[in-house]
Amino acid sequence: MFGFRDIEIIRSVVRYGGFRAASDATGLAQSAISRRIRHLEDRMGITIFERDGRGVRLSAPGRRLCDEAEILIAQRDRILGELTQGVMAGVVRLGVAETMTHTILPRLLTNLGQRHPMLRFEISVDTSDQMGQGLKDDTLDVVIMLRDQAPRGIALTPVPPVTMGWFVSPSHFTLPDPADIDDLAALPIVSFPKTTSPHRKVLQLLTPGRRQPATVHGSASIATMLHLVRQGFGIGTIPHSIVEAWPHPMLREINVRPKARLPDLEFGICYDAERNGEIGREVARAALEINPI
Amino acid sequence: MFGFRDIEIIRSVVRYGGFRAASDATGLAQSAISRRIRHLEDRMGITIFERDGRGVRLSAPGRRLCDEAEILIAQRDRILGELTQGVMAGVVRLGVAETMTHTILPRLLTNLGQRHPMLRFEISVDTSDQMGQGLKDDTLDVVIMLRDQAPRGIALTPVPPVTMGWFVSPSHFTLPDPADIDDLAALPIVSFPKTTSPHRKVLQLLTPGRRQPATVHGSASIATMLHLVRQGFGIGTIPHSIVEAWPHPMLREINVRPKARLPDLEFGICYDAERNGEIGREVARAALEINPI
DNA sequence: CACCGCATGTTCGGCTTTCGCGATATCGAG
DNA sequence: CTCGATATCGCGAAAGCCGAACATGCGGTG
Repeated sequence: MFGFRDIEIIRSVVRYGGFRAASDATGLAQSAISRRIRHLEDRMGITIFERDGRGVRLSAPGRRLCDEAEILIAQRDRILGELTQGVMAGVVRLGVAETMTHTILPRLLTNLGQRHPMLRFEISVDTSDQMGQGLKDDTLDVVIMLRDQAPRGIALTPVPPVTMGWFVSPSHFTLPDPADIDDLAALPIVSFPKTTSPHRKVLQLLTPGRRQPATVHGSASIATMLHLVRQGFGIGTIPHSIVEAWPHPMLREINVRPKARLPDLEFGICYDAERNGEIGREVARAALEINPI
Repeated sequence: MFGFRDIEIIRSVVRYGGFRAASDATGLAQSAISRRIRHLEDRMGITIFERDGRGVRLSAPGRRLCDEAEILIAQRDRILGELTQGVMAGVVRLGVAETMTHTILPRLLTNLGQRHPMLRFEISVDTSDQMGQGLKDDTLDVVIMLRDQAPRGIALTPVPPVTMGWFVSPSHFTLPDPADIDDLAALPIVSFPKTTSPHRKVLQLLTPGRRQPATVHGSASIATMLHLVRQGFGIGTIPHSIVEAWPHPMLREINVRPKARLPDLEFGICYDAERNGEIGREVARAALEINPI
């Protein structure tokens, strides 16, 4: 077993060419260096320095130890520096609602990566309620999620709203132009998962005054939603930005009356201000910078 | 500043979920863990664990420290294991005569690499006298060099001899068939550097009984020797294996009388048995394995 | 060739600092 | 109030360091 102190001393001996010179450099007595290295050699059962009457030279295993130890020390110093000088570094566990992966996320990560090259991201895509839980039990550091599903006591910075539209495959369904609520509610609907607020809002929009509740399917995968709508499984509530990113000839937006319009999705950047205030504020800053409100 | 012990303890606390549980796991008293971590936090000026009445949780910088420390500990254990269990690992500084780079070196390295995957090679190509010096002043671990130039007190394992031939560009020079010593000595000759024994042997071969010493140029680069011979700068003394590796229509071997034949090059694997016996023997073993004598 | 100074590493006794233990105080949640 | 957790404190053991004395090799000098 060896410690950082041991290998620092070995490095000094190698660098300055002897125990005596190293003792000047390290501020230790020469005897202390001699004794430490001898003890280390005994503990590890290897020879690190070969001695003869006029000095010391590294042995083969000593040189190996020294080579590797150099890296170890450098890493410790880097860690130490990053931690004490407040450099943004390490792993950020970032949770993202899928819609965001097609809008601000790429630019957000680019911006953060440029400003903080030592930062690494661990990105999960999940439903907002799951990620809200992650924030609370400290399995996620920062989450970009639906604002109205953010847990209590969590810092929240809004990002620009995402507009929604009704989409249909024209070869499977025909609708009046403009369509009204009842026209939409008569068809199967594909929306977000039922644990999310947009799903509930769709239900609320369609249900009032109707005896038969609308059929609303939920999907946590936007790609799946698109496929289902294209294949005529139903009509979909989909962010405009998604359709722009993946345009498809089988997909057309339905023109609806004002009362049937879908509300915008309101996302926000959420984090525990106590625990992750620093990185959270930085993510919020980056979001503002790439997409000023 | 933190030591291995510190981060091992932190890891225990994280892994077992608290100071008390970690104290059982590490065999330390709970008070010792508490005090050590507090001192560490004071020294580094950061909070590693957030405490409240019912336990501890990692803070953000604490998690970073813990993540990075895990890697540090793993590396230390790897180094320790390799050193104490005699695993062949680390960097081997290997010196090679250029001729060998075209003969046994590739297979030698392949063999060694397969048997000792943790080994890294740092290969230098130089003249044998230079590398002999490198062996003595411990800037090279193992050298494949001309046997007769190996320093004293160095372990030496022979490798199969390399046969030499006289080569010429037929469009520039015409020679009798077979050629005799005087025919060769009348032309400019391109050979190895004049510090090497093959160069001296060429001189000895050509000089006896001649009033005018032969003109022998030296080159430490075999590629240059080949170019010079091809361009008619002179005739060359070149290993057969080199010409086989780089065949060229402008290059033809001269048929010479027995007395004008060049002696074989005798190479050997050299190393300091004291310092690098282990790896040296292993290189010798590999050489025998790929090319049994 | 013997001697002596110089430089280097080693060993040893004594002292300081670090570290751990055990008992006890303290704190928050149920 | 009690339970389960961490914090604090005094004591003692161990590790680590220092300085001095000692051993060894090299090179200059008479």
